[in-house]
Amino acid sequence: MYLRYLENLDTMGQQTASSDELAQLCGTTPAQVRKDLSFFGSFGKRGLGYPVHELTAHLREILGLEREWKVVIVGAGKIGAALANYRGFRQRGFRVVGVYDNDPEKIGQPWGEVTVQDIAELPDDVAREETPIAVLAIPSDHAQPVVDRIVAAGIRAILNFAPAQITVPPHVSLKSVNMAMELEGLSFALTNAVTAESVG
Amino acid sequence: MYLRYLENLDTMGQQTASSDELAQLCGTTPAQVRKDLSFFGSFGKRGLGYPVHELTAHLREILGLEREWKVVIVGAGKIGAALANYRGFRQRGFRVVGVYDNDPEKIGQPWGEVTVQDIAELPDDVAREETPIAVLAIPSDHAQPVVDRIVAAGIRAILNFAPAQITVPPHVSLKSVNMAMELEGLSFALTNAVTAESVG
DNA sequence: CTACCTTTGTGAAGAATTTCACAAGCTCCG
DNA sequence: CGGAGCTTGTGAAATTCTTCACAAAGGTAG
Repeated sequence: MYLRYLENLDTMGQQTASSDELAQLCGTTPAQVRKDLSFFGSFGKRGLGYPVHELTAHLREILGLEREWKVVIVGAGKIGAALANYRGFRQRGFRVVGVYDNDPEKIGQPWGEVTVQDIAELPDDVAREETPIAVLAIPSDHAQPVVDRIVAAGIRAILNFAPAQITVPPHVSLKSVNMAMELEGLSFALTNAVTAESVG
Repeated sequence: MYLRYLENLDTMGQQTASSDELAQLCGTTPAQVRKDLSFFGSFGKRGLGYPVHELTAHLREILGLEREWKVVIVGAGKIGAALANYRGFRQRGFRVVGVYDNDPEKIGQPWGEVTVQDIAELPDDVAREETPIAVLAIPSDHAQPVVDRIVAAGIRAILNFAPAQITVPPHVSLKSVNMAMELEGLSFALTNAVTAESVG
């Protein structure tokens, strides 16, 4: 989050940013900003604040964003299509090197810069290209077996959009985005807001 | 999360579930499960565990999921298309009642059960139908002005897929899903894992 | 009915996180 | 150069979150 705002400030030409300013932008407190950043090192100058451009570079290095990451998309449905065309990925240094599905009608279709391939080819491709990250956009009932296959193929991190609980070995990183669950969080907030209103 | 697993257990016909069992499913601890659930009430039976079906109903009520929520999708791009067709929403009680865009070429196109409408019509529609939730799937540079307009129209909760920081008044709930940021989290995990390997 | 097994609900202890507060350091200005 | 004005970095305090541990309660078997 800090990186996102620092990049903004950087492109706007701002030289330095105080913990106060960053806190306001990020909706947190100055002390929190300083504690967070101090965990990784001492980047600021007293009396001045943090050097925007330099701190940006530091954070990018900390996050491992100085390199390009190869990504495969598993599942050529609607969500897969949206993700494959999502500019944000490329902009942030994630290059989609392949899209895979098991539907014969989809295999062979050109999708932007890549062509939908048979998922059976994924293991070889991942091994050859040393692709570490997979984005999972498949129906939830197929999720776990597919996960097992791509993990066996050498995938080391998975961004999961299937609304299913999946398990991975400890050496694999997993992040799940469950859109229905996000909406349910909003439902809870709305329901509680109504209650709060009726109470006070 | 508890709800998701309890629903699974319920459809599998399981009558009761202990905090131990739920903890294993959810990847947490029995004490955590009991503390979490006890926050909302005393649902379990000592010696037996929690009644699966009853607790499911309780949680759905707590989350405000006993009713149907109307949802509008703002932005008829790729992500909007994926979301409009996303079965998970309907399955979980969120009904997409409208899709809006400002691109004349998109307006009027039929999208599943609804037709893409001019975003200028959104305020009236939202006011008439009392639609509380909007899903935002538009480019980030247009995000804030559109947010201001739909908030003024009466939207009370926003699920934001634009990779931009947006601000809302306190009475509006906001959840942001930033896919690039999720990938950056994986990048950090991978970078650290490599470091950890090279260290130990 | 009683003894025993299981599991919840919850105060208390422990751990982690956040906030406070201030010394130390940098810049600017006269 | 020296004092005034900011801002960081960080121990310590405060708060929040998690885990522990056990009394209370339901079930079961005999």
